[in-house]
Amino acid sequence: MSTAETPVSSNFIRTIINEDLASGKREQVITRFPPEPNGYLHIGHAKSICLNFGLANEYKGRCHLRFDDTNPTKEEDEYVEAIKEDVQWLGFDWGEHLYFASDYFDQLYCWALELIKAGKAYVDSQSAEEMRANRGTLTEPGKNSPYRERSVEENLALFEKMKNGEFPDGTHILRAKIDMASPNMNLRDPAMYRILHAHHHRTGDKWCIYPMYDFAHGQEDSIEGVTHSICTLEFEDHRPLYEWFIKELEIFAPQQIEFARLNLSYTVMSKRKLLQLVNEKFVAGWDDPRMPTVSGMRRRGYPAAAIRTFCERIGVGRSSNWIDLSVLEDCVREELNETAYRRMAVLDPLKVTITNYDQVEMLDAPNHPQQPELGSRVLPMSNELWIDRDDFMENPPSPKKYFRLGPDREVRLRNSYIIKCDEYIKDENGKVIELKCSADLDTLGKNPEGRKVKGIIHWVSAAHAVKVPVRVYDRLFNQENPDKAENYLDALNPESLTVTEALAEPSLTEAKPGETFQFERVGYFTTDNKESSAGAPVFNRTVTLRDAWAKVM
RNA sequence: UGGGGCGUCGCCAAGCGGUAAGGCACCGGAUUUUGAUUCCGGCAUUCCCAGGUUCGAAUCCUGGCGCCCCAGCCA
Repeated sequence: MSTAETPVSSNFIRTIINEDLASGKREQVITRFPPEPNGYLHIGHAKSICLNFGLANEYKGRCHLRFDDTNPTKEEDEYVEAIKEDVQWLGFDWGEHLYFASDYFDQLYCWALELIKAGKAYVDSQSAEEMRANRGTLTEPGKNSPYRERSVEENLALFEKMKNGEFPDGTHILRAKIDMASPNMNLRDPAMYRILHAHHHRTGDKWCIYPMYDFAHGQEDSIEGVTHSICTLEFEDHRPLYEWFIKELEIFAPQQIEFARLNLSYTVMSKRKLLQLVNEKFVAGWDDPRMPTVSGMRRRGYPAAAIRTFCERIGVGRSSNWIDLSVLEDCVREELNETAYRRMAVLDPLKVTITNYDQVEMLDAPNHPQQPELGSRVLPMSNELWIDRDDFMENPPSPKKYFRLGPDREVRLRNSYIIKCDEYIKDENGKVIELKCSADLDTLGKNPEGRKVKGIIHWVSAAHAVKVPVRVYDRLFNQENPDKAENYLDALNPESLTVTEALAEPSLTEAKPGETFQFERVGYFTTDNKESSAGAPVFNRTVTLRDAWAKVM
């Protein structure tokens, strides 16, 4: 089973399970994660996966992966493969328990027959429009269908013909006979089977009638012996129907439990919209590193452990929530801070000449400031360097709060010497193009008494620097409104996937696909798994470092 | 006066009659060759509102108010 560690906080589902176990209502815990293979998994699904698999692990039960493929018009094999990969990557294992709703089509058909024979289901021949008109409204009851009282024989015959493909789509439909006046819309004779002459990704053309979610899901759970069927809040009104089928069919009764789905600020979570982004080429694919999909986050460099921590941290409740992206990003930083090697890379280079230093030294720099056991790398130092343009200011707005380089200011070159800016050179447009600095040769690896420089900047030796392709973007979606990703199409800046070049220390050429480094003072960067094989690896910015400097400005 | 659900700090979230956990965010301050990390400290006399029961209520009762979901032959 999963190695995923789940630090436990209490939530209402655990309470229910504990009571079920204590009262003897259940002897074990069997859950399931039941995606429809009609798209890639996103961070919202991750919450459900962590919940279902996490609970199963915790109670030494099991969690099934079941594809709810009851609507052939939307489902594809590509999606089932992608979903399996994502669930595994997140650290979970369904073992032998991989199922498909389509495996139960025969059984479901038999159950439909059973209900027809019991007078609990009938074939309706109204059009979709008529059905809608007769369903009533939220405040008015519906009207019985004129076909509602057909005989069992007639229903059996019609349903048989539906199954045999004798009718075109939409001409007939199998409905449960419940109550057209029910205040719960789901109980107003809900559809059980519809005619769909469509090719199914697994059953091919064997069927031309397919069960509806409501007639399938509870029975699927029942067949598999699922004890706790955890779904999102919008299915709450379906529970009476879920239970109705189970009761009429007299089969094992799982318990449906609903929880609030995840809403993440700055993030589009609608599958319909994500599909549109992919189809209309606003993004490079479902795994585009800007996408809030599990595969997008993986490619971007979010560790699976960080996503698990996130899912545990946000909790599980029944009130609608809007989680701030900073919670996710903090989980990512927490994980990466521990594991990522430190490297230096300059994004926007400004030339620095050290006037009193005429040599090349191979310095030794630790891979991690707090973990010496992670070793060190060789860092070449010479008299011509690149530093980031951000690290020099001719006239800092608030000099007392500014720690970096400026005229006559001193700064520590990370892992190297303290230097002082003696002179700066501008081009004809007034743009600073070079700094002349002097190094204090007595400051390598130490701070001579009394010398304390607050500013520490990153740098790279010009002669030794390697060019590293990088993509820098801060948010999955960069729109202004954190709560609503309404302008999600406009918000995706096409430029945001543009590869630019950073100048980096030579040790970075050894970066392997999927490896993450902290570019000191800049953020975490992960080599793109997809674009690393050919040529130089492309680095995606995973997440930024916390940086108080921005606020000083 | 259709039905179902939910309301505890800016955002999540514990709590289930005994006197408001924790995380994120934010604000201090210490250490630091990353303005990072780490570390200390601050951050709800109050739990949507109003009544009531009780020695005692976020927790129980009554009445309001607010928000979410449902009228697919989608899931």
